[in-house]
Amino acid sequence: MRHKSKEITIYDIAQALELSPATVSRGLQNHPLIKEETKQRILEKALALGYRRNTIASNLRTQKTHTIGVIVHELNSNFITSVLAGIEKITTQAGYDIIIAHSYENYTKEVANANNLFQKRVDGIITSLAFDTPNLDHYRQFEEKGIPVVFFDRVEENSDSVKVIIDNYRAGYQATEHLIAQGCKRIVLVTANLQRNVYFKRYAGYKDALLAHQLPFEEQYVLIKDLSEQCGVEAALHILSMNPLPDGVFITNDFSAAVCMQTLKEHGIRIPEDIAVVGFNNDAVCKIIEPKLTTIDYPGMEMGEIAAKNVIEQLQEEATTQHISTIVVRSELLVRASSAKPQ
Amino acid sequence: MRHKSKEITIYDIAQALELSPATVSRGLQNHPLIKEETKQRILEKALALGYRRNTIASNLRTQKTHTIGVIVHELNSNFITSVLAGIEKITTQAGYDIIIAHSYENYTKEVANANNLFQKRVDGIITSLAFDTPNLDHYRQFEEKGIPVVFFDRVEENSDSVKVIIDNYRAGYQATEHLIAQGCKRIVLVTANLQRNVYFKRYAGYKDALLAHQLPFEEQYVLIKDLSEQCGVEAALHILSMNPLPDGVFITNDFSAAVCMQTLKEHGIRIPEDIAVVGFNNDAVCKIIEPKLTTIDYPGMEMGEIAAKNVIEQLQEEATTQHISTIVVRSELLVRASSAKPQ
DNA sequence: TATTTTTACGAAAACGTTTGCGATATGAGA
DNA sequence: TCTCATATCGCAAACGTTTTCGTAAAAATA
Repeated sequence: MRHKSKEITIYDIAQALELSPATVSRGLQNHPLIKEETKQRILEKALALGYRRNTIASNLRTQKTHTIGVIVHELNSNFITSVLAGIEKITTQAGYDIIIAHSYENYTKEVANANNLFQKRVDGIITSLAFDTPNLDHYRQFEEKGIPVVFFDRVEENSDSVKVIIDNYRAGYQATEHLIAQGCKRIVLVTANLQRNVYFKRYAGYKDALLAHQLPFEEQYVLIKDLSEQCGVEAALHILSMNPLPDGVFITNDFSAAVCMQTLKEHGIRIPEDIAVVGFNNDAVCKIIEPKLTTIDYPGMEMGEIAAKNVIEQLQEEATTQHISTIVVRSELLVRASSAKPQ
Repeated sequence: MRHKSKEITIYDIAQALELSPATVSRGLQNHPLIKEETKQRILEKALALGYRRNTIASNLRTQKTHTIGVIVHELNSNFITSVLAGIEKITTQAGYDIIIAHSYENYTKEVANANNLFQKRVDGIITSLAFDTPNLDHYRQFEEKGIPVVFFDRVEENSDSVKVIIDNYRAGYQATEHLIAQGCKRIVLVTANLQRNVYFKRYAGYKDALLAHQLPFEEQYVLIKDLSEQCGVEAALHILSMNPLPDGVFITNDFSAAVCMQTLKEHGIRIPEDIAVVGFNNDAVCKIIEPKLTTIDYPGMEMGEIAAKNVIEQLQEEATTQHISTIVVRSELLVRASSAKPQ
């Protein structure tokens, strides 16, 4: 049934044209040393014979794959898909392919993915750390071989690799200050493991904003969760159990925030009148949940583009020049109904 | 700064052990012809020297990449990520890698992705068609080379490739019948291009359910949109302009349905009292929107597993046996508040 | 002991491309 | 006519692995 037709090579083209494979090879890559007319003949014959370049053989010879690996901690998010779109835009422009690997927020899978991409001999790596990734050892292998690694969003501070991030401290500060401006006095922060630096920064911004406005910082107002769906419910129940009741919540994840709001509402809390809520990421749910969710928006597409540009830059430079180590992308507070308290 | 250490090969191991590269190669792949003790020595030396197998050379020699390509029409959806998880589970079990390609619901990109994966010489393909993909020509190249292609979810009916789908007709019928059972008499269907067979099937189910229950089928109640965010708003406005007002809506996409509900509510429509709503996919938004959205649920993970198993089966069979051409996975109606009319 | 079988390994070709270097032909300049 | 650039192209090695076939030694059999 299936007919496996013979794969045709540059030898076949060479033979048909009474040329050498070397000339055919050069002709196909538009080498200036080949006569224009010969090139034409080669191209035509290649098309006629249904030739397809054997990337594997080419990769073996050149020791390059023209592929860059992307490791993401999740896929089901507007932010990540925007980043991927940005990466793809730049890489295809530069003639590189991408391989997307998904860690499912799982350190073990992230390591497996890194090893896999290393095996596949990608020319570069763009990655965002999983939730529980404790160290960067699995990226060391790339650096040892001179393969550029660029981190985005979820990064490790004390690493001298290139990082593309937002100012999480500022975002946390802004969100908190906004709640304060709405008249909130008791603001709960729901966030994740402070080891992961994005969360620590947001925490620090939250803390400093409180102090700057003469509000007390209380440990019991900081809830460390996993930002899952369940987490939203738990956070809400926790908040409901507090006395006095908080009047503002800053949850560093939109989906969790939405679930939390829902649970609060089910228990008779009015949002934003009783409790104002701010999320993080500007996910699609922000506009679905009622009231619509105030959040921190940041440009995924742009971050992807910057990361990709940086990798390709490193790839094209022969010299090992000094590189920018951290690129901070602007982020902004998007005020919606969930935090707009009546004055 | 970056030190590119010399890549070590089986020759280096062979030399160090005074063996031939052939023996080392066999030893590394645990070939039964090699003495156990020799294998051990090879493994140890490989580890000591920091050997990593050159997949590219191996691929060139074996003419296999042990990689299967996955083309998806979107990433930002629970369904798709579940499918990917299912595919990954099976493929890694079988020792295959996957390359995820994203078509962004764009035919041109889908073609580019297919060509790319063809270039990369993947051993198999799992794919779901983009919104506007008019034909399957870009998959013909795989079939010509005997590379298995499996379609899932968005498939083309009149193709003899393997397809993993749900019974969209039944789903459409069920959803409509449910609305009828709730007392709806004027049910609007919001769906997408009927050329894409999933949408046609749902449409057919909707139509037949109406007729089976002695309700009139009216063309004006069928709204063909693109199931985007904007589409939800448009559908709502259209519905509001109708006279008499419809009392039920079946939108074949959860996110659009959520936006539509929102717009309807903003115009004073009560859901489900005035209009009952049913979506499709069981996305995360179903539980965020208020009231929670009745929808059709189907098992992405399982579909991914089945698709992957099928590809691998085809890969491992030497003989070109006859294959199952269509696998239908169960789907079910999930009733939530958005459609529960008070009796 | 002679012969066959088994066990363990090696030689070398093959996968298809790229590329440094050499070779040939053509025309210009002396 | 001879020399020397210049323009085109071919030779052959290299990339690192896998695998067919062959061989030598050891073990088993006659």
